[in-house]
Amino acid sequence: MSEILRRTSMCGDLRISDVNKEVTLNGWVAKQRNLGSLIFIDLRDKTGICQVVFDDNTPKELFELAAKLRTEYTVGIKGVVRERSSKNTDIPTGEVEIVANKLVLYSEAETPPIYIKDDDNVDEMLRLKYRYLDLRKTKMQRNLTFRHKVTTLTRNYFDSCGFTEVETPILISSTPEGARDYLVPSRVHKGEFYALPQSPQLFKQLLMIGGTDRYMQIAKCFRDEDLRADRQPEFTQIDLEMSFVNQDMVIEILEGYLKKLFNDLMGIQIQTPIMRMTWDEAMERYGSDKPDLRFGFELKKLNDTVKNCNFKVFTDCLANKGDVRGICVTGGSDFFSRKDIDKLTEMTRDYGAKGLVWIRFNADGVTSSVNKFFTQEELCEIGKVFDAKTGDIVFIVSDKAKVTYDSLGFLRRECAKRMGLLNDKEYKLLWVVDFPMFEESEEDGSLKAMHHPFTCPKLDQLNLLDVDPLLVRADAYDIVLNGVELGGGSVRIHDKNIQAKMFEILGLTKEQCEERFGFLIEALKYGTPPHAGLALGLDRLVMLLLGEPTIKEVIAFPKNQNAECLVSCAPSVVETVQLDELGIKVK
RNA sequence: GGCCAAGUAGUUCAGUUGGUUAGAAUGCCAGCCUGUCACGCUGGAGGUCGUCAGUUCGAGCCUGAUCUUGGUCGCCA
Repeated sequence: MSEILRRTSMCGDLRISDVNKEVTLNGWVAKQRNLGSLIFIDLRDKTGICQVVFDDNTPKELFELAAKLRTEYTVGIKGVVRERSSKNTDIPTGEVEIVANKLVLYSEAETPPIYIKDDDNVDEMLRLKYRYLDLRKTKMQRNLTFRHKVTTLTRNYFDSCGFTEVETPILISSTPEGARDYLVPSRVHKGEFYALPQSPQLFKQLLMIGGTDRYMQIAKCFRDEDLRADRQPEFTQIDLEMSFVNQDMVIEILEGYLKKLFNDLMGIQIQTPIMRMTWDEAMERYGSDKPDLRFGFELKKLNDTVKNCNFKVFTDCLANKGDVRGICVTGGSDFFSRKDIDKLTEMTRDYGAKGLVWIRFNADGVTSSVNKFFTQEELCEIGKVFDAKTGDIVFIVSDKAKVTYDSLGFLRRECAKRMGLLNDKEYKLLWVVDFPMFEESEEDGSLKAMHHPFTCPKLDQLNLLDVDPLLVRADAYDIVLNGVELGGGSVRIHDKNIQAKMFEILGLTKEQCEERFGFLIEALKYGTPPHAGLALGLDRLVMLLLGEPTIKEVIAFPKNQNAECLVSCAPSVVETVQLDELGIKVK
């Protein structure tokens, strides 16, 4: 076995002030540049890269060993820091180099299947398969370190606010509402299953009843649903719950947290209180419950403007209680070609829009895709609603309200993206509040909880629950950053009668309630503090702060789109013996 | 489950109208080289063009099916 050198410094930390110090480094060979009787090695560890030199003053044996080094060999190097004769301004350590006087080769390496440099542009499947090599990249180590700093700050902040971190169980009982559960078979109780938690929701409420008062947890959560760039089946939440508080008190605590987070880790001062907007206003102005406020293009309702027009698509839609809405993309007429518009039209189909009407406001006049049906005056009238100027383009969708919101909400984001208006160094935070308590299920029209069934409806609207539950708003709130839902929470029901009422409206029978949530309903009987809480998506938060395009870049070992771990090959088939023990038969 | 895109050397890609032995860069191997830092120079190795079927005298290229990967819609209380 080779001797292991005791490290004195990290590669990325060396500076001009370290000159003449003897240092010992351990790391990987990132690059070897052999000039004959002069050899340079770029040595990498998680902090960065520094240059090591072997020259004609190097002992022959040591020089010959250095000549044998190849990419990704692991080595220990002892040497003296020297100011470089020719500096490299591209890296932080570029003013100095190490003149080696000792070199220990710990292990050799085969040629790696992927490049280990930040701008590699390698196929993601390969990156995930060889994640342990991918993680050697300075950028990946920076991301993991940053994530660690976020969790450390999080624990410290909430500790200072009187929160207690409590671990809630991972093996819990399944509740079929909401996302699909990951199930774990029980060996002791054959034919029965645990579920992995989609969130610690019920347990944190029980903690409040149990007197924990202020709880937090960096909690792993699991949802067996399809993946997206910002969605993994296994993800982490910063989970909070507080007793004897209302919505404003939760928001206040979280704003203090965000203020500290942005200040300490990003050097950015955010204004508090953070802007709040009701869900209804967010939908009406942005067509989204998580609007990106970095740009305009707000939605406007055109029902009154077009109610007497000759375009049957619009008037029929209005007659069927639909809406006509539009957005004005400032400068969009100059920017988007006919071909672009065709593409945008096609993309809005995904959101249910059957067509997209456009009106260009050009220097040489106003023209539109519906010229036949509208006079110039009518088109200008629509332009006035948006205060449209020369060079702008208006897009209009007519359909039921949800389709106009979804398609135009998408369109305003897509236009902003294409026009390069999304600055990932700009952070626009927003609270969306007063969410509807219920929404109608697309399949059967039944009611389901928009947030979850433990969310407290506005207490002055309880009488509406029987009249028109869709009108009832809840004390539920989401924190939104640049169009991404960072987290959400609510005031919880602490009255067993209201909780029973909610289950009833959701169509759960007494037996179902008893079976799934009986323990919660019973717990509510014994003196429940008013409580409220919130959960933040840690992965999304770190992704946004680092300006990464997907959460895979901030998770050490993420799953691919098919929910597989390409490193460990999970999921995998198991031995028949294991299945027999669990009482499971597989065809 | 639907839609879109991609699949050619270890890696990233090019490949014209279907036409000789499929190219480049980088990486890798060998030799030379004292200030490189994307080191340089010389030489070399490296390919089931995702898979299968079809059209054709002839397919990396055209057609169909299929597999894989990414994005997205549905889904995500």
